[in-house]
Amino acid sequence: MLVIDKFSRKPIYEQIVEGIEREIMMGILREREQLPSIRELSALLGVNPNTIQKAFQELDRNGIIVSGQGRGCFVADRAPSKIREKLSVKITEIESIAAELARAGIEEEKLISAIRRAYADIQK
Amino acid sequence: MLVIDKFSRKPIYEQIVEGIEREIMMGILREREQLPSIRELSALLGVNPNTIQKAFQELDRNGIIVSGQGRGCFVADRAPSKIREKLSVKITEIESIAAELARAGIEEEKLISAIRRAYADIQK
DNA sequence: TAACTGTACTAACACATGTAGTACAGTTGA
DNA sequence: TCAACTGTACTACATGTGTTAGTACAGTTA
Repeated sequence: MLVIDKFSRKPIYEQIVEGIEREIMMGILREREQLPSIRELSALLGVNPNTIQKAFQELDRNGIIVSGQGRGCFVADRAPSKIREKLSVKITEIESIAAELARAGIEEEKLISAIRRAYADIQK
Repeated sequence: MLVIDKFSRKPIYEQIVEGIEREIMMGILREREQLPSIRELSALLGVNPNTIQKAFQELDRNGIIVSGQGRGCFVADRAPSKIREKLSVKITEIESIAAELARAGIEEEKLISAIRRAYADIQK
């Protein structure tokens, strides 16, 4: 779980942020549960500690985790609902891509079925 | 038409590529029609000629326009269908965002209605 | 107290983007 | 033919971002 693609165009720290959020949403990480330490996760993923720290800072800033100097990092209370809230912004993203495709004459049904396909895959 | 947002996170040359593709899709630019020269467009948009050149190179590489040294740049034959083809890749993009939202428990209907909204707006 | 935690720096490097300037070669039309 | 246009191809530079590297400091815990 939480695999880093170093050749992705997406920055590593973003991959870590999204990876942890995904684990929380999937119930792999639960509220109040302790995360691996920065140095531990750094060694585990083969990534520089500063990069992990940057990811953790962002998660902390968004209230997804709670970091305490000397104590460690923990999944925050109500983290899943905060993540859900954050993700719903992506609906706007989908809407603007859809608008672009609409202008280009792509059939609406193609997009609808892409959505249905995505949801069907998750059900399994 | 073709407005550049210098503060956008999206590179200027990409904005130009997408802007020209949009004008082609909307029929503002037609097949075999000549584009403004690099220097002309540079002055018009207040952007460095090299940046325009980079955009034109990409359009040329994708067969959207045909550039000829000394002659100028022209919209390629079948440019609209090539653009449509290129855009359909974005359906995959939508599908992966949808999968992420599905995992997070966002209701499928919210995405479907976002799509419908986008298409309804274009109709107007 | 020792060993762990997060935090905060500076420095260096790679890469993408954008600007600036120059030069060259092909095309066109007077 | 020639001037004025076209695209093309460079070098150089500045900037911002992402990442790594190393060091140091402060709080917590057993």
